[in-house]
Amino acid sequence: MNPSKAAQISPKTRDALTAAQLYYLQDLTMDAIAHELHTSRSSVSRLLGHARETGLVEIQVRSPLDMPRQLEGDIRAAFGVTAHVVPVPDHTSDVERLDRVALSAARILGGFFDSNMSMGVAWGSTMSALSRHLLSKATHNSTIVQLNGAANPRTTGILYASEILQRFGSAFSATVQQFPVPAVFDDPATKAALWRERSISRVVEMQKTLDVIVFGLGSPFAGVPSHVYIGGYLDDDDFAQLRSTGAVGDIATVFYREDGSTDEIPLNERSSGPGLDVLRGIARRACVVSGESKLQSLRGALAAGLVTDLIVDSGTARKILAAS
Amino acid sequence: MNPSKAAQISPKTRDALTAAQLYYLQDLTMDAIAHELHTSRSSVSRLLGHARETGLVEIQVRSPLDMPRQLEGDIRAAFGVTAHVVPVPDHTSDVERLDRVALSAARILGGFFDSNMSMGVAWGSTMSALSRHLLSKATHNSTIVQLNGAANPRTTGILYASEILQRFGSAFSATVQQFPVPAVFDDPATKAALWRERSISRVVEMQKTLDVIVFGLGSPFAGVPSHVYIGGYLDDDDFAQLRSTGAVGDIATVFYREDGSTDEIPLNERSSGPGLDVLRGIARRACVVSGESKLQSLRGALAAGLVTDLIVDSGTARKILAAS
DNA sequence: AAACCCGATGCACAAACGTGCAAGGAGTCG
DNA sequence: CGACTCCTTGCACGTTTGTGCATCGGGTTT
Repeated sequence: MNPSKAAQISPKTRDALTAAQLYYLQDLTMDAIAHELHTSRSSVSRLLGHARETGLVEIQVRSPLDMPRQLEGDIRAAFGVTAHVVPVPDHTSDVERLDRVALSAARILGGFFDSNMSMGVAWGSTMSALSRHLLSKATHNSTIVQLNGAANPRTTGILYASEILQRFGSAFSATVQQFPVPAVFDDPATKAALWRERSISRVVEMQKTLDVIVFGLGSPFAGVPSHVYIGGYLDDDDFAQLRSTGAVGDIATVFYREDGSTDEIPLNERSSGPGLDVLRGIARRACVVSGESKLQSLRGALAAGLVTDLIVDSGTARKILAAS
Repeated sequence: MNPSKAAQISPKTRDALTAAQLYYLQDLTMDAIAHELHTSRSSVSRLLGHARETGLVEIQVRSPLDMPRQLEGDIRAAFGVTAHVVPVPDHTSDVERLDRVALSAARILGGFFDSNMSMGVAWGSTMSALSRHLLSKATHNSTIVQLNGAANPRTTGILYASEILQRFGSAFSATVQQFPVPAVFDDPATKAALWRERSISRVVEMQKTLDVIVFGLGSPFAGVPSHVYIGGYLDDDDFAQLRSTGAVGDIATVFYREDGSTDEIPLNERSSGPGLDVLRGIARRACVVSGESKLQSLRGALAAGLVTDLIVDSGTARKILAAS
């Protein structure tokens, strides 16, 4: 539209940037900044909020090098993954615990993704919470790819999953690649047929060359069933079958046992999620977990080597260590 | 002392770290944190202050990639140096301007220095202000080296210069290398003799292999004379000589002209500062300038190619561009 | 053991801050 | 041109935060 190139910077962003400099780098009060910018203090407050949300300001908490945090070091020693332990008091409710972990995860994620990269994202209650807390960080030529289908016998699931996807997309100003298939097929032959369709196979191929994936864990048989298990994605027979094969958890509707094995879990043939060996081919695999009910599932995911970066609440972190 | 290795983390630091996580990464109020940590809210406030000062928390303000700040881009284009422009309103007093630039410079400096590096620092009013604002950042096997002597006919200057040096040293937990010689020798032969002393030549050699240097600029003939010119470092004859040779500024008591040349400035033979060609051999050379009185001096330093990173207030940045 | 110093604590108050709300544009549609 | 929405602004209020001060406990000196 505009032939000039420099005009792309909105005056709002410009002000937010100066305000952030003055506030965070020079320790001026908002009042003083308001005066310098010829506006009201409250506008400065909002400007700064905007600056934080859009990633103009980046706040990192780094443990001094000689003091890697205890739990995180222990987890690396025990499981060989990089852990980010989110401190949460023990008596916290599961809902708040999930939210606090998701909030921290969202901030950490910013460091994992950049221009020219592609990120696979799953869906579920964890991912939903996470997506709500994303800070935006402008990238170019990057893509967000849906990992598994979200349709079920009742709904197409598109609204739910795409809401999550979209939030990722706009946070990183990346293009979004939907995956409009059922979460779990009734008939494996249908899946095979669909996978031969070019529109679908294109996405399947993209999934194999991702740079990062982010996912929560499913835990079909734990106290609070995760979203997959209450939306009608699986019927009673499926459940019975899962239980009898010893499955304890899933990532993007692909199931595994506590020892990490996946052989002879027939449901996986019908699942729309990427096979676990595909996952293992991806460089960075960030797993977000909160709450005791996911313990068994987490144990399986770690045993299966599906995780490179673990973001977890302190209570669960302690428990997974205690059991090893 | 203690055979255990993990005991080096003080409980204070540990708390500060958790508090910082909760405050900056989870947006809890200090009240809530105080409750979780079983202490008072005011302690949390102090804990967070401690966390910021000791570098547990790092706050960066980054302009979005597609919008490098205007002035900074212009300066790079005109002079080929990386600029950090510190926004300061035009009507600010010189004292406050200096302090705000020094504050920002101190924060930026953290990114320039790390373990296994050595940093040369000058002294003067700019460096003094800067040193007072340093945030600490733990490093190992690193050294701070004094660039030029501080003694003059009246005092040994050791207290003044070493105060600055010490602050750098403790901020980075680096060893400090003093340089106990006069700023300017009366007799060049004395300098030559002293430079042959091993205790002194050791430091002179260190100066040649620095990774970073930080310095302000002197401006002998501008409105507010910099510290060098009021402490008796130079006598009237020296001044007259400088003026007649056309010198407009100095870095660590080594003088240059507005066009960047240094030939035939006899005073430099007697100066304790490193020759400008030694400076140019150092990879990163951060120059901190504030205020109009340093304009001519800055022009010379840029012309002489002595600067790789320039930290400057917005007013001066604009003026140096206008004149080019 | 008394005297002393030093750092940490909580209190109380003032300063600084976030946000719901109503008012004021700027742009759009009929 | 008026009616509409959508975004921005400043105000006012309650909340959150920084800090001087008095206090306290542990360690050192005399």
